[in-house]
Amino acid sequence: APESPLSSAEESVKSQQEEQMCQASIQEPSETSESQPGTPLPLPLPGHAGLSIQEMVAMSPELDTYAITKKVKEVLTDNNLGQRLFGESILGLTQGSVSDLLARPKPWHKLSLKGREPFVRMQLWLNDPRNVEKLMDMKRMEKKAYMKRRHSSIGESHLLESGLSGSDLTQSASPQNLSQQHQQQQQQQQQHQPHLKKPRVVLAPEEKEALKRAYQQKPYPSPKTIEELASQLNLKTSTVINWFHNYSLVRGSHRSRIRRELFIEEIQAAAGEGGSPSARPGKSGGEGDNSCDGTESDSTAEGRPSGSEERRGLLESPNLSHRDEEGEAEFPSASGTSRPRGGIIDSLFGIPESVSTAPATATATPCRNPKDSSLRKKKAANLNNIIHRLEKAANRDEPHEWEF
DNA sequence: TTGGAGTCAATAGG
DNA sequence: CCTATTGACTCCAA
Repeated sequence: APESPLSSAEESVKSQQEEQMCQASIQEPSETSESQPGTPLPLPLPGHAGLSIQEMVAMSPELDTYAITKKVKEVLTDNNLGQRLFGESILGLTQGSVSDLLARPKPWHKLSLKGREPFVRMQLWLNDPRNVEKLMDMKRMEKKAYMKRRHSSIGESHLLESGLSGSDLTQSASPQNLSQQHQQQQQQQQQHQPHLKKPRVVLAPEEKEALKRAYQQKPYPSPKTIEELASQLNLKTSTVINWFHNYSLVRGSHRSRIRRELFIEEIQAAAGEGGSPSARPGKSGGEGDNSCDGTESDSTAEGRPSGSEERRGLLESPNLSHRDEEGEAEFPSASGTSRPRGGIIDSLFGIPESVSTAPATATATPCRNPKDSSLRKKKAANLNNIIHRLEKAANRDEPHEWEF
């Protein structure tokens, strides 16, 4: 019985989120800060058979997060859509989060259920080209509202007519400003001190260097060590703790991705015109990051990117000519046997003219991107693929703990 | 408690 | 305006 008790009906009862610091700002004409108990974000596809986003995430097949973000970035830039608008209206995330997500997506199998949600949303959003139009309309409305506010100094909250340029999106008319479901109101104040907002700590480069050095010695320092570090650097203990958390866990887990970026640059440069890869321009002396964990092996990457890429060329989806299938190799168990393919989910995720998601099932799309820079793209695709393999191989981020 | 994951939101650059 | 970075915080699971 494949029953899954993952239905934790959690509803954080955010007691009250007082926003007392607002000093009578004349802004905020209509703030419709209602929070729908249900799904705050409108799912891109209207008819999900009543499936909540969470259910969809749970049922989702493996998604190629890298391909998805790539496509999203492409679409956003092509249409001049910003991360903020996209994040807030489609993903329910802030701009910073979106940036991070798009810049260094984690592979599907490394994501928790929660972490997969944004990717499912993105995939869903990509599935329907009309969503782009909707977002653009939303953008126009925002701009319009902004202009209006700017002209009439007194924010007159007029009815939000939607008589914009010709296009009207049938449903989902309201410019819903989706409320963050679980805002992290970090107001640990017990009093009503109007503004005790502590300034953001900004670590000096030397401090970071020192911390990195310490991290190299001890990725998981003991409380005592932390204390010492804090006093030595004249930082708060909590700051040091946070730094280690952020560096070793959150950011640290992305090291391989950062490395990949470097590789991409180098390799593409090399492939671009046989140019000399040159050495890493960065400060070589600094001991900081690149504490490479070896396993980089397989330097065949620089091999001729020519052939070798035929095996799936024809299975590509039309508009994503350069996606690199990965993910499966590392996680054969997931899709190995018991994935019930077919059905509503597949119909939702498997729409051809979007980022393909099915690894092996490969929606037979005899597509052929006929023209232009396909060669170059192909080359790039190959490189990316290689890079991914390398990363995969080197991705063993085993927490080496050479304690002393 | 502690580590991990996911985010937020301030801020630095463009 | 927009995007990238990152210290701090929340939620969870072991």
